[in-house]
Amino acid sequence: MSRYNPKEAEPKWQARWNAAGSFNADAAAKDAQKYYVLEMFPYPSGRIHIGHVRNYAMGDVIARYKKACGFSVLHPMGWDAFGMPAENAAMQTGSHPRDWTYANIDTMRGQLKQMGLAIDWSREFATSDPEYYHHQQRMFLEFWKKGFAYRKESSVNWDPVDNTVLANEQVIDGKGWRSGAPVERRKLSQWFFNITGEAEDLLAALDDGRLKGWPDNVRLMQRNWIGKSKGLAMKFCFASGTSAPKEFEDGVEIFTTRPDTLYGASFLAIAPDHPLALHYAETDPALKDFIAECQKTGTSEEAIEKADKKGYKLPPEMAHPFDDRKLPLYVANFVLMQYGTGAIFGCPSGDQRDLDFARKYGLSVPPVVLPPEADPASFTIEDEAYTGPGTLFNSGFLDGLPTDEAITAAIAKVEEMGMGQGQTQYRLRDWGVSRQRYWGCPIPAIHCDKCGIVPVPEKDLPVRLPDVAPEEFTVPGNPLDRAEDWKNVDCPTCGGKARRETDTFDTFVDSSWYFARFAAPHPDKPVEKDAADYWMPVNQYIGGVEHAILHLLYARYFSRMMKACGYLSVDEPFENLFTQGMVVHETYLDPDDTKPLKDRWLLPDEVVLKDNVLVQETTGKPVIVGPIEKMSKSKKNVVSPEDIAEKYGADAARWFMLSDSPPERDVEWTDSGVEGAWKLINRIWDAVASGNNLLKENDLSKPSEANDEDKTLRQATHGAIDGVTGDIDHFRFNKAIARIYEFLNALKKAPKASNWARAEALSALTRLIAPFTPHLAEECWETLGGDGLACEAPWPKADPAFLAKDELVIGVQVNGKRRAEITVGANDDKETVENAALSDEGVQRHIDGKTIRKVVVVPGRIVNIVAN
RNA sequence: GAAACGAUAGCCAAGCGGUAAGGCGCUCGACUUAAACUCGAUAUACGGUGGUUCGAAUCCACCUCGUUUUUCCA
Repeated sequence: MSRYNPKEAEPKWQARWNAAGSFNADAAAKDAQKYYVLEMFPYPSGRIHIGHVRNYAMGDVIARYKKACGFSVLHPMGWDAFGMPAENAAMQTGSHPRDWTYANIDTMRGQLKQMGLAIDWSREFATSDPEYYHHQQRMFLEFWKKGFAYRKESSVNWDPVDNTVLANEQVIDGKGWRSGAPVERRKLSQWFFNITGEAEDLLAALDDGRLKGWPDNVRLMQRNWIGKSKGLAMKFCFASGTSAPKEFEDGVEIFTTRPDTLYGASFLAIAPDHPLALHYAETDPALKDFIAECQKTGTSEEAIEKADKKGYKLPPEMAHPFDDRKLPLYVANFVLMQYGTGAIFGCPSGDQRDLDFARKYGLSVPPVVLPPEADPASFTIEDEAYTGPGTLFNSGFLDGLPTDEAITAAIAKVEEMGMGQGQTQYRLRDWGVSRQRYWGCPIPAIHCDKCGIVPVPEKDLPVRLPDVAPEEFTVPGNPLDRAEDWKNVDCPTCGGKARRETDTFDTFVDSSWYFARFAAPHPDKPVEKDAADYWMPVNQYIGGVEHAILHLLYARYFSRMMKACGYLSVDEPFENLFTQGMVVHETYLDPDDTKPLKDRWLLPDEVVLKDNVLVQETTGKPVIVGPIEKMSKSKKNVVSPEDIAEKYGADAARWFMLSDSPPERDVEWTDSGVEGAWKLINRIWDAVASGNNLLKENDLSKPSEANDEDKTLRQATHGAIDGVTGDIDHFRFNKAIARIYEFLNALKKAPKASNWARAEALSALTRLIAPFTPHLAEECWETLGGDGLACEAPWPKADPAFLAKDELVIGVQVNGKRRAEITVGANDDKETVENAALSDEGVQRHIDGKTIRKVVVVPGRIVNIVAN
């Protein structure tokens, strides 16, 4: 028998698809229903890794399957090409970010094409193309005009040695990654998008059916992220006898979600950057030091949450609104200026952070919420706050009310007293889009001393990145700040001297609308409305769960802004979302521990199995097998798709990536796995090779059954069609593949089937494997004598007549333990099944001498007899 | 610290309230001069503790471990 030769077959079919324009979306029938499938576009990091193969193979299965089902399919590809790694590479290797990025794109495009993906390459673009970012700048000017974009101050990580802004990932243990200097928080004036203005609709769409095609866990994560809470905003007045600063004599406004616990208040706390704290710091050096100390905590949520609770007591005391207690006022490091009003009241019995704080500073801990069934006389709080619901006590007019009623009553009382009002609050903050970096889309704004900040006139767009020397990137800071020729311009309003904005956009902006741009390849406007209306929304979006919150939320918001400006007609860009798992691999470590750890990781290629022990190929020494981890360059546990394709072909790599694990879970790359895929490809090829020209010689539209084996084979064929179709529809690729294995076994067990039944089976098999192993399918299709290309062939249809079973075997339990099996008809009623079970010998033995209490009959499943 | 997800044999997994599938590997056997391929056979498993139920891998609670995200990586 001839072996299948992917090295010849794969390039051959890729060239034919290309020549036929098989995946060109323009050529698709416009009267057909459209289907837009999109995988999250890649960052051009250098080379395609096997995780990309898995991601794009999934989208490719969907694209090819939908095409076979008669849809007009759009499946494009582009590059998320701006970002920090290009600048890091420039620092290390001296290559310009632009050269590095576009060279990477060229490499990766070639690698992707080698995988045989059904992609419309005519629509390809990179976000770093001026043609793309030109339109991003145009839209920004409109958003600015409409008030979606505005400027305000916010904190960044500042490296005081390198004098540069650091990303969170560049801060390691609170220190700058290059300088090692402790990082400080610094305030900068930056651009923001008003995403909180859409918070209500972004939240509503999660539940009103607009996102019913999204996984529940992603919707839940977004809901938590938006974090809507209803509460009370109220003023605490300064206590009588306390001197308050003049501009603050109104009091301190706090926000709380638990106004029911107001009687449990034992202190007030404000954020370190609260105006009142800053006011006192002007005359109090110790407070100034304390605030500076707080600024040393990083800007990440985790850093703030994990930091020790610390406070600094301010001179004034605050008056409790309901009784005559006086409460101390602190500046506290765990209160955030961005959330609520930047001030809280502390109720130690009802909040763990407040309790930790109260214990540290010796403040009282009055319990006010009594848990269900607790004794009010003995209930006290020790080291754990009680945050659950209960009944109010020690709480004046709230005594005896359950938590929810007490919240309403407390808000009503405060409103009646004129001291505050009920308020809705979000955890979501506005989206800061300014980045102090070179390799991003320039923000089209000009700073003029006279006119303030003015937009770049549309006729002057795009604002292109200036060409700076590669050496510029070895110096800390933003090269745009030093590009004097580029930076210094005349003010478009008054003509006087002015400066360009030197910040660029967050790369999340670039990835918030690329899917709409794909609808029409290269119009001289952000999107072609007719094309966008035809293709949007994306019917199936596929990507990693790591994008569940930020990218997906930003893209949803951006679509709303674009709709408001008339670019799009949809507000939700992604109808269905699938989040796939990662590809992981064992790690290998050189046992020589005199070398630094980072130099001891070994590539899988350097490790061989010898006498059942994994050894380093060059030295023969055993290696330490480390944990199975996400593939990463630093741990070297990577495999190159090119090598795999070279050895086994792209089809084997695609097949293995989809066969082993459910797509939403992580999959471990193993050599035996891809070898298994290679074996399977050859088994299919063997099965088909004997069917030379069967399709030319048999008319499949005229069913024919010559012998008994035909019926069995036809049941297997139609069962496989039905199963694989359902599995692809539900993203169960691993199960679809398991069914193809079963089908292949069934085919082998029917050597006497007639040519007609074999033709039907092989034709179905070829079309079922086509989305997974498209090159092999073409080769099979050609051998069988099928019409045209396999990728243009229609999807097979299952005949329901072959799917029903007439009898089945079910288990019989006695007291929950399985004791026998009986064969029953598929349509037998409960009584018949019950009688059959009770009369079974094995069952009789176990119920002998006992009284039958109950018989549970689950049709088609099981019978359980309860007896004692 | 918080949120989300996960844990079934040596490994990967199906099952998602009703008989613990399948694949890889191991071992043995058949085929072969031998090996590879192929075919056949055997063994081993529901992370822990409680609860709900006639019946729990499946539902609930708590715990342990792992992964991802945490507003400037993409």
